Amino acid sequence: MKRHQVTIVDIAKQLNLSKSTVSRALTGHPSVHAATRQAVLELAEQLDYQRNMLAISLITNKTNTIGIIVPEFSSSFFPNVIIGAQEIASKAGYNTVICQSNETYETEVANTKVMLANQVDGLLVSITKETKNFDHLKVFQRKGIPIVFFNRVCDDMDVPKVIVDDFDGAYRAVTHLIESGRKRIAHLSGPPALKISEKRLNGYKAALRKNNIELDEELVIPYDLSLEKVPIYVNHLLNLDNPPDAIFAINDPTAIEIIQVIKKRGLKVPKDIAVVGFSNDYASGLIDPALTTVSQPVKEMGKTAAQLLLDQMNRDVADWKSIIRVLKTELIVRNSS
Amino acid sequence: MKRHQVTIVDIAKQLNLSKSTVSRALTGHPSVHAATRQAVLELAEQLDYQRNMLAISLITNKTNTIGIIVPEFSSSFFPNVIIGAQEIASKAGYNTVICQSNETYETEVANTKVMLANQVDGLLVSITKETKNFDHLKVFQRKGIPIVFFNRVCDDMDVPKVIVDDFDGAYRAVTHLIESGRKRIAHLSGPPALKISEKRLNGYKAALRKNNIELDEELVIPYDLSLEKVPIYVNHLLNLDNPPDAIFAINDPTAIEIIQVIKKRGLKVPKDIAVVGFSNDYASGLIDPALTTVSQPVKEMGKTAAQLLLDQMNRDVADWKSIIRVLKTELIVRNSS
DNA sequence: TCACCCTTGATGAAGCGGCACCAGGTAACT
DNA sequence: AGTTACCTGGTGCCGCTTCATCAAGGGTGA
Repeated sequence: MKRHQVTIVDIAKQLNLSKSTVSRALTGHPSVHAATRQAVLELAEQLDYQRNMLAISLITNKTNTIGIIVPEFSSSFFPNVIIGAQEIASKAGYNTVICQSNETYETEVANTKVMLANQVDGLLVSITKETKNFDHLKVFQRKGIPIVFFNRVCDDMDVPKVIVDDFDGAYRAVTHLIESGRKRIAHLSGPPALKISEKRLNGYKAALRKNNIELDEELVIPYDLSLEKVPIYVNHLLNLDNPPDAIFAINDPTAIEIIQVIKKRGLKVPKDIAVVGFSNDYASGLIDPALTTVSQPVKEMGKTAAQLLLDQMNRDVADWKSIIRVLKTELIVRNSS
Repeated sequence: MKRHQVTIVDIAKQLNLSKSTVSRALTGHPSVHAATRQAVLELAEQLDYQRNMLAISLITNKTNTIGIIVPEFSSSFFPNVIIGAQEIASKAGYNTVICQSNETYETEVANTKVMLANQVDGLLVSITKETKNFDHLKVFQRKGIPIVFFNRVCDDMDVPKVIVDDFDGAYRAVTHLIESGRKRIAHLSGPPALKISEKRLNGYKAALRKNNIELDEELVIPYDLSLEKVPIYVNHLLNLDNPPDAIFAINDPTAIEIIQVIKKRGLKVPKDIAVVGFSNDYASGLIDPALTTVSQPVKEMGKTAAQLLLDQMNRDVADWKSIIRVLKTELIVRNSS
């Protein structure tokens, strides 16, 4: 049960003014006597008055809030993207509302409803691994609320996107493995529905082809990113008649898990099997052996996405652009390869 | 520039109804003809109608939103607390607005203003390392908006708090070091203003006393949690005439940094120097050597804090409680000690 | 000195989108 | 005809902005 909150009417009454005058004093309108303004500001301060943004937003049809929907929160990737995005957003005077979809489509849909109900001025999204239908996101476009995708994007929506060059990153990672003498390189891939899975897989394939290594389908395993399943797939690979001498993982958490499994089996990384990840998460440089990985500019991605969104919000719906910003990756060679 | 949004008036017009009827149909009021309700719901669906929570909140004086203010976002600790808190909050139908204070007092104050302006129904806070004045938080109490502190709490406010038993955790960590034969145990402590620093320091001291080891003030270094300064302090300790044979760190990121510095100097962990942390962050089990640390129930902390807040929100201001929930820690012995 | 206009500072009312309460109106039953 | 149950309409209001008004005073020219 909240108490009565202080409103401009309270201030107006105490100073014998109309609420319009108080409102103008507070918003810095010029046609207000300096003494009056002073009195209003002082009393407001004294009463802990806070403008009710709900009321203001209702009038201006603008909440100064941008929504961010991410699939999860537990690796370092998304929190860092959010840090970058918040930095840009708050500089521009925007607050952020963050939702996790927990990698499930239903939750993502629910999240978008929350965002709509709360009238966000724009939306930053990275979709779940399950999301195949995009109607819940297209609603925003129809309503004139700009969307920007980052990392995990939707191909059939014509909106700004921020991604890294997944193909190139994967290509270079695998090339590096080949150049260090690996012949049988496995790939623990992500859900085929995700573009990043597809592109990294293509980079992997291209690197093999370029080096005249025949693709062995047996060595490519798509999985749903549930870390607890990694041991199954790794053990399967290691039990093959002709096991791989290297594994390229869709991302760092997976790679880290792979290394744990390999070590548990008594094999040595990289002597017996090399492992390469993708992301350069915080933990990657710390584990033993330190993980070779493809670093992506995470915070930068958040910043870029937020900036694209702000740009879009400042445009008329008719002038909306659909820029795709591709950020560069960098291969970081450490001890796991 | 947003387009016109669909309102109940639009629906009312198209169906030749009054907006009251539409409102009642939408909110599930019983006294609406089934056919009418059906028509309203269908049209609403078709027009992508979304209730405007701003308007509703303005009327009900309730936003169904709880605010969370955390100092940072870059270690795994706070994101995990948030995961727990969001789980409980969303089950109870509440959204969350998250702000980072970036460990600075000014930002924290600004964050509280945002929370007030957005009319949050309750607030979860972990203060910055700088925060010594609490007026900006006391405002919430005066306005009848409940606050719950977690992890980093404010002692002179009578509100619910969730902490771990920092004293006990530190005591057991240091006791463990002593029992494994360490004689000169240093402590890289946190800012003295933070209760957790003080309590962990006290636990450290108590363990020494209990084992008749004299406290050497030279070995206790308070620092401001800026990781980039860790090398300075560690090198200082290692350069002492009588250097320590163990370091107990205020938290895991610090301990991890300490290990890096020690390794860089060519010394061995734990042979030359043992290191113990506090938190059991994700990375702690992965580094080499795996970090001995005091694990705290992070997600649990978020859940408990959120639950205490919900409880408080359901009480009248007069009945507010100020429970302090102390969660248990657990010593996890790994290879760094 | 007076009528007029302009400026300054303040007021009043409408309305943003929705809910809740008070009034009706209609049809069916007593 | 009166009562009841069912539906539906109208209005006020949540806190605030904004536009149209207006009163008071100062300056100007005849």
